[in-house]
Amino acid sequence: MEHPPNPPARVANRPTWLISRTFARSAGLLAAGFEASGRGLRSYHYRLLAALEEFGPASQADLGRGTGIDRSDVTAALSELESRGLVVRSTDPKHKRRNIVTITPAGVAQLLELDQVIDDVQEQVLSPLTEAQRRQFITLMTKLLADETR
Amino acid sequence: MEHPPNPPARVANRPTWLISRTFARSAGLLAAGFEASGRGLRSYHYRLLAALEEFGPASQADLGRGTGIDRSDVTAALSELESRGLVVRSTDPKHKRRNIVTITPAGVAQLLELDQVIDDVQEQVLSPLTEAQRRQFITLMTKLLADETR
DNA sequence: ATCAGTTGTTGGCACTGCCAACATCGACAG
DNA sequence: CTGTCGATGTTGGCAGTGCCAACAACTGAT
Repeated sequence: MEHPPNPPARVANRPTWLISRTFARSAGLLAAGFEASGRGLRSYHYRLLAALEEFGPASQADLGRGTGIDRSDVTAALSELESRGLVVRSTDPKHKRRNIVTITPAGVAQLLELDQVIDDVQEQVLSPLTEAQRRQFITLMTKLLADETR
Repeated sequence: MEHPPNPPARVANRPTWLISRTFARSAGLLAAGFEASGRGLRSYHYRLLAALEEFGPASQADLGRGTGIDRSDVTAALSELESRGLVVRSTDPKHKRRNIVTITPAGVAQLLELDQVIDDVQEQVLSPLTEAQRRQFITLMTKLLADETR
């Protein structure tokens, strides 16, 4: 089997390197999971479907704000979801410049399927840790991210 | 100030999401640090300089293997380093198809400067954690990554 | 001499993140 | 009523990292 690279010590010993390798592992497994589910969906799609399912119909601008996805990318991803029948877009009668995006029953079904895929990935990513270590890991990341003024 | 997005619960509660946000924070700070250092260098450049400084002159193929950087990206990044006088490339007399890459004194100096920048980023990324929590965080990521057969 | 593998280069793609420019619409001030 | 500003959605593009294929040149084994 292929031997993973052994980076120089000054790289390997940096927390930012460990974070980037952890992310690469996680992202790789997610990408593989999305691909295996066979609908050509990816992270952006999932995040948008999840937001629509949880918060209800929303404008594209609100979707972008709520998910942190750039509104030009929201437009592109929604076009793909719409072409697959997973969302519908309609013009807001109260605001002709605004689209209201709604998840479809097929979109909800797809979302539940992806939930399973993503749950499996959580397990794969965290499998080297005990339950207590997993909670600790989550607590530490939450603390790292909590300071939003930085 | 701008309010960060609040993703739907099914996203926010997944460890892979926390890992991706932690990485985004870390990568953003690194990018800002590299840019502030003003030499147009980035992660690939640093990794290559670090490998050359630690392991000595190496072929491009060996550099790619050692750092995990695709050999086509090694070629591109070395061209940029060479144009800035930070490395030199010469043909291996024993193997005409192989380049031997060597870091220059200017490259070593640049590497030390970048070490400072990257050390500052470690501090910024980890500042919400206590010393004990930092050690724990590193231990957990190391454990997550240790199983290379996955 | 031939073949397989290695090395380095070129060109390209995918994904995520990001930005500018533009047209259209709505709200508001004058 | 008109002009201006901000919001919305779209289009086109870029950056960085990661990855791949195809190719030419070289090496080593047969």
